[in-house]
Amino acid sequence: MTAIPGPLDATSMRTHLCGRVGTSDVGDSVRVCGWVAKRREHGEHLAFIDLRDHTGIVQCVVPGTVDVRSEYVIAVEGVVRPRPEGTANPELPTGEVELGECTVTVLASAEPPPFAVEDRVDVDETTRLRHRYVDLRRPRMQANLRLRAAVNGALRAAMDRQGFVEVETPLLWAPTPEGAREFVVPSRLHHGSSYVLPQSPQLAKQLLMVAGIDRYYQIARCLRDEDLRADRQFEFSQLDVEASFVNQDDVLAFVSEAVLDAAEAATGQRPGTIETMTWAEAIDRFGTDKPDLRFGMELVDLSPVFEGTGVKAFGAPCVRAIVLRGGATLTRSRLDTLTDRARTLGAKGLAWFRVVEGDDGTAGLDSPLDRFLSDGERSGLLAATAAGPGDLVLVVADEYRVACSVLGQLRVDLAGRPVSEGPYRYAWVVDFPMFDGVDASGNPVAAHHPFTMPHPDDLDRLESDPTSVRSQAYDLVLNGWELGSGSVRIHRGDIQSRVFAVLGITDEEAESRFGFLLGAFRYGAPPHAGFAVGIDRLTAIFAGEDSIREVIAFPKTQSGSDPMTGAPKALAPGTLADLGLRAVPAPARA
RNA sequence: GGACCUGUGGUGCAGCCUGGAGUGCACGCCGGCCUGUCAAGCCGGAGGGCGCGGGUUCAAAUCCCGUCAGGUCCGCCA
Repeated sequence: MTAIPGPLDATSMRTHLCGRVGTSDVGDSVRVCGWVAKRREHGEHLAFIDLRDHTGIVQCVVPGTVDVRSEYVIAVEGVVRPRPEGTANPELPTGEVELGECTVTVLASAEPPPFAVEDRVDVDETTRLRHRYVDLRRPRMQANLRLRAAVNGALRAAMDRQGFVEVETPLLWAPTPEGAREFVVPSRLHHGSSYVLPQSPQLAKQLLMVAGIDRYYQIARCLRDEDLRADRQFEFSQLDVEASFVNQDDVLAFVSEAVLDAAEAATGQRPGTIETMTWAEAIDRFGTDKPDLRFGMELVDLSPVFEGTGVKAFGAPCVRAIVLRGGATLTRSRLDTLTDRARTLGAKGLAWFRVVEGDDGTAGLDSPLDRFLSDGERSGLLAATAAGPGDLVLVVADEYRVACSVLGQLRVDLAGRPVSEGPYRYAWVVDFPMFDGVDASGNPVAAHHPFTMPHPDDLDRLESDPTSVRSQAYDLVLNGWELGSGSVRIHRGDIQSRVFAVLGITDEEAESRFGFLLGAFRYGAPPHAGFAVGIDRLTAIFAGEDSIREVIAFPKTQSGSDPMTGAPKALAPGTLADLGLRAVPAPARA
C-alpha cells in the first residue's frame, strides 16, 4: 500500500501517526492521537497504554495511573525513547521504541465496544454490521478499505494514461426492462412515473461514443435488485470502459493494462500475462465460462467409450467425467451427497467408479454400475481418464451443456480452493455465443445484451442458425470468479434490426425501450466496444477475502437489510403522499 | 420460490444426538493488589435462562412443529 508521506502525518493535533514512530524519532517530543487499544496498569507508579490509529500501535508509558478505558479517544504527549534492554516487542513494528513520561488528554470517552477491535476475534456478521464503525477500526478492515482505494487509484491512473476521459453518468435513469431487475425511484413531480437506478451505465456510455468522447471510463456504481451472494451486492462498483474506433483486441489491451496495474499496486507483483481461451474451449475443458485455472482436473470425454452402450444410465448424447485423485476413499454417504448435489445442479444422476487394484495387479472398478459395463467400456474408461488405483471417477451422462456444467461445478466443489488464494490465474474468455437458449416464446435469448456485435464469420447464419452464432463478447476471469465482461457493440442500424428481429423484439418495442439510443445512432455512431471490471471482486481477491462484503464499507446482508441503519424502512405517510404512492400491507403469512 | 448450516451472559465456544435445577471454558466488563508489561499477572465480583412462538413430557437449551435473523448454495444476476 502507498504510505502517506511523513509530513502529511502531522496535524494541528498531532505530530506523528502511531504506527510511524520509530528509532529515528528517538529523543523527540511527540504528540499522537488515537484509540486506546490496551491498558496495562502496574500499580500507582507505572501504566502502559497501547495507542492505535490506522497506521498501527505505539506503546505509551505513563509514570502513574491513568483514567482511560478501551477505545477512549486520547491524545498522548511523550518523548520517544528506546525500550529498556530486553523489553522490545518484535511483534510490533514500533516495538523497538516507546513514548516515555507521557501525559494523557482524553478527547472522548467510550463505552466498552460490542466486540474487541482486533483481527483475531471472529465476530458474528450481524453484530459486525450493526456496529460497522467499530468493525472498520480493525486492522484487517482498515487494510481492505485502503487496498480498495489503491486499486481504484491504479485503475484511474492507467485509464488516464491511456487517454481515457472520466465522465459521470446519471443515477436516475429510464426503465429499460430486460436483464437485471431495477431499483425504482418514484417521481415526485410526475406521479405514477419513475426513474430507475442503472444496473450499469451501458446505454449512457454508448451515447458518449456517439457524442465523440472517443475514450470513456468511470468508476461507476451499478445497482441490481437481485438476490445477494458472497460475490454479489445490490450496489457494486465497476471500472466502466468504452472506446471508439477500436476492435476487441484494443479493448482487451486497455483493460489488461489497467487490471495488471491494479494487481501490481495491490500485491506488489505484476502478473505476467493474461491468457486467452474461447468460450467453447472453457466449457469443454472446465465445464464453465469462468474456469479456475489454478488446478487441473479437466473434464474427460467418455462419449466414444460409451457409444451404443447397453448401460441405460449412459444412453445420452454426451458422457463426460472428472477424476478425483485419491477420491476412492470417499464414503458412500459422501458419494450420495455428491449425487444429490449433481441433481441440484440439473443432472439426472451421477455415476461414480472407485478405481481399485485387482487381485492380478491390474486396475478394476468398484461401482454399482460396474457389472453392467463391458470389458471394453471398463478399459476404455480407465484409459480415457488415466485413473489409477485410489482414484475416483465421476461420470455425468446428459446433454452436452448439462454434463459439462454439472461436472464443472463438481470439479470446483471437490478440488476448489478459496478464490483469494494464490496464485492469481487470469483468463480472457472470448467468442461467447450470441444467444443462450430460448425464452418461453421460443425466441433466442441474448447471452450478453442485444447491442452485442455478432462475430463477423457467423453473421450470415444469424437468421438461419442463430444458436450457432458467436458474438464479439468476452469475459475476464480470475481464479474462477467472473471479474467483468464486455463486447464490441453494434453501431449499424441494419445489423441491429436483424438482431432485434431474431430476439423477437418488434420495431415498436425496440423504439419504446431503446428509442433514444437507436435515435442517437441515426446521427452517426462510431464503431465502438467496451468493458466493465468488477472492482469489489477484484479487490476482495487481492485482499485475501472470499466475500466482497469484506471490502465494502457498509454492505447489506443476504436479505438486503442493513443492521446498522435498519434499512429498508417504511416511509412516513407524508412521504408516500408526496410521491403519489400508497403502501399496500404485506400479504399475511400462513 | 427452494435446500442446507448456525442462533446459549458483552464476544467466542462447549452442553443438544442419549431430556433431569443454566452447568462449564476462554476473552471482555466492574472492584482490589501490583514499578516493565505487551493476549500482563494475582485475588474477588457482576452479568444469561439458552432467537421467538407453539407442542410432547412429571420435567425441554436438549425432542417435534412453526417462525424470525445471519451465512453458504440452487433459481435469479441481459
